[in-house]
Amino acid sequence: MARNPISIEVLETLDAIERRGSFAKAAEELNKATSAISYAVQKLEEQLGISLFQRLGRRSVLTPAGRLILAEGREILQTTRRLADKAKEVATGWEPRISIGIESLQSYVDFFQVISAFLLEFPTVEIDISECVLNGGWEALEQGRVDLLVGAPGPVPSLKGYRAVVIERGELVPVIAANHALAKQLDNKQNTERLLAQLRRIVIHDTSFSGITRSEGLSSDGQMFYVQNMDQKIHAILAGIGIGNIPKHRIQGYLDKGILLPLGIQQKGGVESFLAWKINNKGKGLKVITDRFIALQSSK
Amino acid sequence: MARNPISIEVLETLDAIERRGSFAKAAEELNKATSAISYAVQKLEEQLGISLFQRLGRRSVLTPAGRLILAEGREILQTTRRLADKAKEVATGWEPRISIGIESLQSYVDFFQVISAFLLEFPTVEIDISECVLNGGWEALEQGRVDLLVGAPGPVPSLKGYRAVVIERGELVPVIAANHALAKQLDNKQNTERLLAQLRRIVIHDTSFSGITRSEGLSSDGQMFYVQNMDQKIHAILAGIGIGNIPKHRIQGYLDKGILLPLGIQQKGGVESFLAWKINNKGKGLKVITDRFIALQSSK
DNA sequence: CCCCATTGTTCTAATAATTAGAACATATTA
DNA sequence: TAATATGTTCTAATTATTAGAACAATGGGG
Repeated sequence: MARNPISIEVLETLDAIERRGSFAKAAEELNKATSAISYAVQKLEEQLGISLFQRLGRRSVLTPAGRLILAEGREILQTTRRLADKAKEVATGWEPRISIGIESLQSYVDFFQVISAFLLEFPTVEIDISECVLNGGWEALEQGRVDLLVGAPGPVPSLKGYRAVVIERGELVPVIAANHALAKQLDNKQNTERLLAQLRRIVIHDTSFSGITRSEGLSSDGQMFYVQNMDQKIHAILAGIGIGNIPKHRIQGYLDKGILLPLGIQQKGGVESFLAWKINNKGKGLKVITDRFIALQSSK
Repeated sequence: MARNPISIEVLETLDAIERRGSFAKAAEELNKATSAISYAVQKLEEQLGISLFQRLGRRSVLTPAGRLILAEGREILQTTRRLADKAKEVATGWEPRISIGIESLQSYVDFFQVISAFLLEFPTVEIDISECVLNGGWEALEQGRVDLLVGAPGPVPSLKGYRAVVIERGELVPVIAANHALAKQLDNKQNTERLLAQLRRIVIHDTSFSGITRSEGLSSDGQMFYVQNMDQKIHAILAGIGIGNIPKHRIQGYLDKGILLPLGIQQKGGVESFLAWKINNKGKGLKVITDRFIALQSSK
């Protein structure tokens, strides 16, 4: 009697409903009929004896209880998915998926070479790339959301069981949009230094949820404009909102066409950049990738 | 495609198999035929592409991957069961979690008694305690980061919809060691207020209550030093580690000899500390806690 | 203000999944 | 060796899930 009414499937259904905004859209995403969704929700509501959606006409809004199940349900979903992956890894030694977080300031051209070769050789391993920012990357590693960090900024958190290797950051170019109001006045060094203080800095804000946040900005004077990722930063600069450092390879096209202009200022060394993973991660795929990338770095 | 092959049901099946020692016994427990168990396990193994049991004749032993799924699966089962419980309670007005902010310079014996009894009685409600410093608590309450403030300093912000009750306490004196590095600079009010943020706070951490999670401090810069009882707290302050409030009678000797110095700040009699929450918070758990606390106070 | 597309529910039939029961092979134990 | 228990496989039956159509309610656009 009274068995657990919550199933993985219905949690996936709730997740889809919330993400897509309606039963119908969720049904489409899950390749089901709307009625199937409707019945699934009804069944759960009936078995729990509570309502999860407040029906307001054709639109449904989650009740507090519904929100709770959705929020915790998503964690459960993630846990089970990871569990399936981990089990496969234990059985075969090979992880079915490797999640890689790349620091937004990091140039990843070389790294993608390694990944490309790896995928040719081991096509069954999925690679999941995400962009992360400053301490958000370390946090993701700690929580197991990523297996490998590329270009994470030092210092390396100690006593957490991480293995970290210094890698090249890649070339960062401070740029301004050619159509920026002050762009024409930046023709010589003297002017540049004088105007620099007046230019707004586009800064990527830390994505760290808990823990200490920090920002990448170097100097603290002048105005800041905060964005959440490198794409937004590039677009903010293109729109003439301000200036900022960008990995050269990501804006080569704009530089060639003269849409973005490099600022003739000296770049400070900045913090070191690390390749990092957990020591207790024994995945064979991870080992291949890190070994090869380190070899490539040191051969330069 | 490739959906998650792990279901709640199959986890329950695995759990029963391991607990009862055989497919047949598990089938009995789950009111199913043995063949149903057999098929369920086969299906999971097939979908994961790995084997979970090593068939040794009629007896089956879990493989390492099987053990992993069993172990983590049990946690998932517990989580979903609790989630179902919590959802039901949320639907009836009980909040799944109550976040409590505690002003950390003091310890609140009476309050923790109430909490302790509450947890025993309502184990599905999570209590999350975080520490806050000075007015940071009011801000946290306003922003909804905490539901209840304990020991918040007056005055109570008006017109914000707060309900506040004075917490009775003995005569507490905020003190610092005379030989503390910064003690000499605390001669006037201005200096004191400025330096206050830099002084480490000695906090009694009531670790006797399991089931209470503790968040990181709400103030990021205020350092904390945790001890387990009042004796340790006094000695930590004597050692110059930081500051804290101490009942006057316990340190009268030190005060007389000038070994400990009272901090000439805040609570000069008139400033009381409060238990406070939002009036529009209708959570039943919160109501129980506050009602009981008030009853306990007035019975004295 | 009205029309029309969209949404969610309900119904029924169909499809897919799970399950029981019997037969059987194998292993354990007395 | 006999007796018992176990897990697998087969088939059939039961159950659960799903699709599709009909419908009512809703809200946005013209």
